[in-house]
Amino acid sequence: MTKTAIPAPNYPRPLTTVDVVIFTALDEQLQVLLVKRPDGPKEPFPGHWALPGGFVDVDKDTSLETCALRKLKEKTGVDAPYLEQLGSWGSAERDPRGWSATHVYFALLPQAAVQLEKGANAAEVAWHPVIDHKVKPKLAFDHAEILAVAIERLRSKSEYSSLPAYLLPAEFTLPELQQAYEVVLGRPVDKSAFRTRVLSAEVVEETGDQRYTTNRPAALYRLKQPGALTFFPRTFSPRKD
Amino acid sequence: MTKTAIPAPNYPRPLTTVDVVIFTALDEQLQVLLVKRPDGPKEPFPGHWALPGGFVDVDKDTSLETCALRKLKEKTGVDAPYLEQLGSWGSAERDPRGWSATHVYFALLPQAAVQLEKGANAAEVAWHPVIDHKVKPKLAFDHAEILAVAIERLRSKSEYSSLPAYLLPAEFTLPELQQAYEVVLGRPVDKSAFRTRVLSAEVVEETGDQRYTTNRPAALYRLKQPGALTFFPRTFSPRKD
DNA sequence: TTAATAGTGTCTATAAGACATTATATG
DNA sequence: CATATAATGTCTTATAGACACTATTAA
Repeated sequence: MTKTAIPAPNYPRPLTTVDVVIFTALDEQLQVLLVKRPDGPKEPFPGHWALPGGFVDVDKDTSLETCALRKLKEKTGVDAPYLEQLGSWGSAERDPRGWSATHVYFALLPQAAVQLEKGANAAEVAWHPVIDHKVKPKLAFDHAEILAVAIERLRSKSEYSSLPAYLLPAEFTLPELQQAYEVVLGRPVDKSAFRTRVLSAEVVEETGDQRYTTNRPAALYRLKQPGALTFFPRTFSPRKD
Repeated sequence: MTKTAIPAPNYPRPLTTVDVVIFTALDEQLQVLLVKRPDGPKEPFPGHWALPGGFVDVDKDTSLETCALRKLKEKTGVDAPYLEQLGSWGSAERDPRGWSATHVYFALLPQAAVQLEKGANAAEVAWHPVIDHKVKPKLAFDHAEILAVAIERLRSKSEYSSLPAYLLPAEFTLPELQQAYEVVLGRPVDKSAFRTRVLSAEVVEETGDQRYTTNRPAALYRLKQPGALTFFPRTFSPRKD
């Protein structure tokens, strides 16, 4: 039961949902997690790919954010190191079941973190590469528009913040971090400028260890303030139009 | 009646509201429009000041944004030259009438635009100066927190965009625009740097007219793209901590 | 002619872009 | 020692900050 110290007016209420845009970097591409909508005559957009999400459960969810965290965990099995609200979309038309409003969050995950279940619903939950602000399949509801906004937010915020670091595991090298930026921004980034920028902003600190690969090893770093964003005083590349 | 091509599941639904944070610059201060909550035993926060807003009307409102525009017009009688979504807040606790989620927009208005009705509800709708990210009266619901986020968003966005221009009428002088920035940012801004920045970004164009006051007249400008935001390649003042 | 505000110019500081150079591991 | 990648250095460019200086109106 919902706590109602004061009775609520008896207006008809819109449907309330929460959706989560979950990004990762995989195979040097930005990818987004999608789920397949169930089939059935009474289902909206049966068989379509959609952002993971669903109705707010007023008994289980204490807030929109805990609801988003719940849905994130249900689909990925992990806690996202970064979650922020993207915005909300609501109208009479967006869901054939009636007036609905969705509260959208977006999350960044390191590649390694997620083990999508193989088996039962393997075909129902999958990463899809983001190409040109879009994903290949036609999405359910207004999710294509929401995804476009999420990608734009991720890109533009990556121009002046440490956001792409959350696509990496807790320890990473600077070349790895640079590549995360390049994947998100979709363009190469100058190594020297990148290093100066990141190091002088004191976003990261050395762990003391090194990552050994086939050639010269690279120093390992971690975020100084895990979960927090650092903002740079300038955008990455002053876009010249 | 709501259109229901497909029946909706019968979960209990949260209350859905829209609130609007309306800013203006008045008397060289940032001000926000507040409304007084009605008195009454069945009213939440009776007599408290609150952000203008209320329930989504699924019959009248086609979307969250049109709902926000409606509430804005109801309180101010004008169309805001700038409106953007701030975010949403929802939890079991924020409204004593039950689980509720509010979709919050924020708007900027020129000082001159608004004539709050004198008379009937004169005491019910009023501008309140923003001092130190707060407003004097204790606000209803979680509106103090929402207002703080709105102010922070306005401030930080003003560091790198043309946002404060929407606190001014369609035609304004550069000293007036500079003062709008100073009011929002709460600090003085260098005149020379300010002018170079604004003029080289081609945000504004001269109208050809001048504003005559007590001394040297100033050239009048207007926005080149009314309703749009221009972003600068750097933040206004690289904050040194 | 003075006061006040509008508008310009000069110099410095900061951080990014381009790109060459040096360093250090593996095989 | 060859190769590949990590890391640094040098030079240029863009734009903000500080602040002095000039311009134009009303009274």
